[in-house]
Amino acid sequence: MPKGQLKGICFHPSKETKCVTCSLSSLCLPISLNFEDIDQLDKIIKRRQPLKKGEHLFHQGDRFDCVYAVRSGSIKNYAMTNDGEEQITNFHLPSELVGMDGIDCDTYPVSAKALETTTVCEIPFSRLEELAKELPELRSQILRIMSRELRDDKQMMMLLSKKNAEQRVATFLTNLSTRFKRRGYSPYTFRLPMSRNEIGNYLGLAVETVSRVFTRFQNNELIAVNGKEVHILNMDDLSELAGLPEQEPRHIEVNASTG
Amino acid sequence: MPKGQLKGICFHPSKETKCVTCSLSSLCLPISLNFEDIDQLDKIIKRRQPLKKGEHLFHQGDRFDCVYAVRSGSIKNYAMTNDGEEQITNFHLPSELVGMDGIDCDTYPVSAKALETTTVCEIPFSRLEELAKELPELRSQILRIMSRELRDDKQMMMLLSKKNAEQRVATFLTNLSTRFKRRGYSPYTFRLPMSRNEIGNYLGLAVETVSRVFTRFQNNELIAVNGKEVHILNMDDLSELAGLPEQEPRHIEVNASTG
DNA sequence: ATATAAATCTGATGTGCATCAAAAAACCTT
DNA sequence: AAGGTTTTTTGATGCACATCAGATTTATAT
Repeated sequence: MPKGQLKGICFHPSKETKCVTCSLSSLCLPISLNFEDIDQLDKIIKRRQPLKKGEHLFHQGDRFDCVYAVRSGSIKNYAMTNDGEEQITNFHLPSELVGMDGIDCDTYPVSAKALETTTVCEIPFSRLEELAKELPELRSQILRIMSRELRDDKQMMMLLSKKNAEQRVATFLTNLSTRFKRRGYSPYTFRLPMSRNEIGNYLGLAVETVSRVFTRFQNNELIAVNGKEVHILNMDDLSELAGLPEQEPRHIEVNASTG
Repeated sequence: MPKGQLKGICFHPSKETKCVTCSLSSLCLPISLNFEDIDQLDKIIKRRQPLKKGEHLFHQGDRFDCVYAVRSGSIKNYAMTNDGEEQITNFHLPSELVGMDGIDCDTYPVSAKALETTTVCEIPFSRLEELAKELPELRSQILRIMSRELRDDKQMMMLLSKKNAEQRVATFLTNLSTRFKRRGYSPYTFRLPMSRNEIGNYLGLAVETVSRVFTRFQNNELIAVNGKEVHILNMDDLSELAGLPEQEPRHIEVNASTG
């Protein structure tokens, strides 16, 4: 199937094709690099043609050779449990790096699949390592990215072992909201790239429970939902429900009227 | 506090005080470094005096400056949830690195506390980074360690979102067993450095549930327990219960007589 | 358009584990 | 060794969420 399709369709190979001009550079690998260094990084990056919804970036077990930065769209990581069930371990939005957990194996430990039409930058890992030899800033940026992922994982472990269904979904939504905001989108209105089923799988809940929590949140006027479109109506209460202050310690206004 | 204390007390500053002679070097940071490189690494490492049970290596929020390799004993990582509850995120055995998730913050995101008398090697992170500039092998070893931790975290997420109480405890025990074995200890008989409470906290279970599973495992003659002493009687069945093949894909003898 | 499949939602029922309570054992302290 | 504290174990009860079942909506195909 992945032969030579899609030649010359309206995917602009000229535009946004360099890190320097990419709007995501301030969130992505190039952060804290100067122009010249970015240019060097740019040279080893291949822009792949867009993945269609459902297509794989790589499969669990494939030879590890590249890491990927999401440019547009979204990716889910998942593994198979030994009883054949899918377990989603992560969702990736634009500017986020995919595949870093394969570094110390020969093969990717999880699969990566496009949730919608998705473009990525492909970064051959061996060349990235070479380049990192020369660029201390790049080196520490890679470490920072991995360390942040470690922290996010611990947060996820907390969610899975201590939070109830409502808190999980609230955390999920506010977390997405924060990430969209940082990427220049509205933190209040966005489209979920994943299904309820995938949300449940990720959060350790049954689909039905996710659905029920969504309706409960709507009744409480925390959010408004229309299919995959989500509108956050009461960010304060939703954040409070989510619990943990997550990222930057916001100053917390105590005007939550929970009843 | 860290002045010039501990001169000549019976903690042997001469023995095991260098990476080259340390029995853990094949598991720890020096792996894949040659003798000269190990020597360089050795120079930046400080051996701290032993921590007593309950003492902290660092607190959540402390300024991040060092990572630590456990030399003997064991360390737990934990964070406080916003409702003041402790959440254990990791247990560290000898040769394992503690504190890597603080790299991209100014401060440690979790606390680290000794579960028993514990000695560690202190590695100032800035100096490690400097050294990594020169030593490509060290660089990739650091990446490998972090990437492995990422993978372990995903496994933990799977455990928390898909496995039941018995599977969790079985996974915990076989995982510990594997790690003890790799360190040269018996994989069948070992002492748990943590309490039932801490096991439950880590596994997302109530203490009572952990206790009950332990007795059930004893009744099924999977293990024998005496306080913190654990004896694994039927590794095959225990591993099968644990589910996921975890590390190396062992060849699996199908002689499990589950009833 | 209509047909068919997939996803989402809603309700009814069941269960695995948390919680509560209290005994038993292990661990300190003096 | 006695006393107190903490940890571990065992039993009884309750509940949050899973599971099952079916209705409804949305997506995809023809």
